[in-house]
Amino acid sequence: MAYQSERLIAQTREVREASGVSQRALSKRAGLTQSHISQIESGKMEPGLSSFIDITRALDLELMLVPKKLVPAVLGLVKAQATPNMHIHAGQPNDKRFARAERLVKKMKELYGSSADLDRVEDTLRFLRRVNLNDQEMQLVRELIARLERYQASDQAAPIVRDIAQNLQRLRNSIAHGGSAEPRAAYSLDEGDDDA
Amino acid sequence: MAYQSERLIAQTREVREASGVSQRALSKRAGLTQSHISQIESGKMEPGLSSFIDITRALDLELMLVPKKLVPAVLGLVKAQATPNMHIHAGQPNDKRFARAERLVKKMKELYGSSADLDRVEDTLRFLRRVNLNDQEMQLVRELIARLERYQASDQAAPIVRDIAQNLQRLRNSIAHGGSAEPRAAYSLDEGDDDA
DNA sequence: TCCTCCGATATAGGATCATGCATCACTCAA
DNA sequence: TTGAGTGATGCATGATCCTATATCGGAGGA
Repeated sequence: MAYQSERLIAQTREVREASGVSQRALSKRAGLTQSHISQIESGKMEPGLSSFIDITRALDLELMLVPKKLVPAVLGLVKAQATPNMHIHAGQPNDKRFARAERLVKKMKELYGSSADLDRVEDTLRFLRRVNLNDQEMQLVRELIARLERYQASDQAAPIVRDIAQNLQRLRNSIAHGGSAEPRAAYSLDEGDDDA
Repeated sequence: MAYQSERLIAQTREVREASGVSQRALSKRAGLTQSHISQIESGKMEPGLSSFIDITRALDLELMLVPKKLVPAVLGLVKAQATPNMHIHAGQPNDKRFARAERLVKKMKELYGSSADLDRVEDTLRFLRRVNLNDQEMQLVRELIARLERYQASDQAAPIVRDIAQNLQRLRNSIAHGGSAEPRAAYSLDEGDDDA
């Protein structure tokens, strides 16, 4: 329950996963228990304000109060910068990450059948794997993969897969298409992508 | 305790007071009890995340997650918009005057210890700072601040501080209560000042 | 004066947070 | 297979949140 905080909690989870930080590692940094964090992230309990602040701090985030009128502006600011920030500890080397993601896609295709979107995901992953990605780009890929893992079994998976496919392809195009390209970044630190 | 959340809580209190909303009115909007809000604001208890979100929502604020790196930028954004485009006297000498006065009060509290009157002065200054004052009102504030500066070190300071506190609070009440109907609040929150 | 509103405080009881274990099923690498 | 890592789950205990209700002193306004 507690629909109000769902979005904030989901954001911390996305950042944590995108940074390659495990619940146990986070629990040590934040001074909480892994069990506690698991229950919070899975919506089984509602954290106290200070617990939640501990979590955000441990993720190098800050909880800020913003007048409603300025929310879109702040959102734009955050989105534009796409936080190439968390080097904390890349849990896995990149190609392992890609390998795992490709296995996941393969499994999904077996379980739920092939789809154009899954094909696109597979295709772009294969491409991106062979390219040198900068921090920002890698960050984006990490987040997209994390989302894919999280929602793989959801009955809402279809539109999410579609969105992931689009983001991956956009990244691929911007790379293949000549160096600069804008930090197109459909980023995660804002709009909730979930859920029901 | 809970130093991390103190700042956020203090902010909600400032916004609430600046909007002329009582704890009781806020409690109705947020769906909490007045006693609860009092204890939170005075630091006697730590709210749950959802309770705190209820409070912020009721104050037309949004709780946002921002990468630490972007905090200064967001702060600048918020601060820039904090005062509406209302016809403020150019150059903001008023703001500086308030800032100076608040520093003075803080210093006095350090030197001579806290007192109810100093607290009142501090509170009312914080309120008045965010409000558009007409010439007459600003004149009164100027005089009061000048008196405070003049008598800060006097051994007769106590009754003078008391008198200043009373005058400031009277002014605040007349404004918050809509007495003189004029430009008004920087933070506009609909005036549902009712309560039980 | 009487009345209203303010914020702070007290009490009691029920709900839930949070910890500290332990354990589970799962995935991956050696 | 074995060992390590992941997140989810269970459970007992203690802490504290949160409500509901009532009261208090202080500050106006009628």
